[in-house]
Amino acid sequence: MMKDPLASYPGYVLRRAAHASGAELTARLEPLGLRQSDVSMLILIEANPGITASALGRMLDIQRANMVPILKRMEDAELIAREAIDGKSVGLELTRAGTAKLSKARAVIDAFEAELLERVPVEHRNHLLPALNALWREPDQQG
Amino acid sequence: MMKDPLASYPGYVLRRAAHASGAELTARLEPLGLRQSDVSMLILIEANPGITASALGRMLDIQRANMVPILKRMEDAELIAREAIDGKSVGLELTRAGTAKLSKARAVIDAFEAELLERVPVEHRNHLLPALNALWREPDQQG
DNA sequence: CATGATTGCTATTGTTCATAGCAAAAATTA
DNA sequence: TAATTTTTGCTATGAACAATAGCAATCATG
Repeated sequence: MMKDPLASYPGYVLRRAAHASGAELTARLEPLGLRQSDVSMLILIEANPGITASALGRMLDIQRANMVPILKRMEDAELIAREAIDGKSVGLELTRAGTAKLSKARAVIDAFEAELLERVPVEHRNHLLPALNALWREPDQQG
Repeated sequence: MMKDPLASYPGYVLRRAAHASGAELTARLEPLGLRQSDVSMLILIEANPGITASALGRMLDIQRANMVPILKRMEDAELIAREAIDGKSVGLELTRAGTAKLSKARAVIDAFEAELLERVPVEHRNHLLPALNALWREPDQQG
């Protein structure tokens, strides 16, 4: 049996866990024609109707330049609509089809998240989310 | 303030945490001229001298095809050496320079991992690694 | 020995993410 | 108000990473 010293590195295990679970979620969303970033955007647009592309990008840590093709794809699929706020900014909203698609996606995601948590032994389960949130957000941003 | 319903999705938070910590580690390794995959390979080669490229790829979940350029880069940098095991397989080993480089990298990584854990509130800290390991490895592979 | 699996590789593609630059439109400041 | 700075949405581009298909040589198996 090979030695695997990497198993004790939180950073490495984090990487592997994220990759594994990400690949699985991507596969489950594929039949809906959505990617992970699509769904997170749909969720945030639904929760914040009229949000601008740049504000959305800031929440998701996606650069403005990289938002363009993603939003274009979702607009072409008629999942979102853009409405001018002023001469510069554009607000985003879900279309009816977008809302319907999101509810399907949410079912997939909810099931997935539940299964994910089930894999974690009960004694660790409730610690996962707060621990990860602490890793992600800078200490001063956590308030 | 924008609503962020994503903060309660373990899968999403996992993704963000992995991305954030990964970017930081990449930045810290950059002065050494190493990437994350380089270091994980160096660690595994040191722990398992003579390991083949394909076995290494299996441990790291990197396809054989994608191992080629990585190993070539590290061989060109004279961090690793290849030695024929038989007519087909090739064993990998660290060179002296590779061992020296790894010890520097390990210092960086150890500091990084320690800081990572420090960000996690103490009551959650010891749960992170086992929880993540449970997510990553399939239930039947955990024994 | 014949078949099948493994190894290391080439070639190619797709996705993601980062940077630089740009014009138009705010917002800020003097 | 006028001048300057910032923000927004975009184009273009390149690096890194990962996935697939295919191939010849070699090894393991029945």
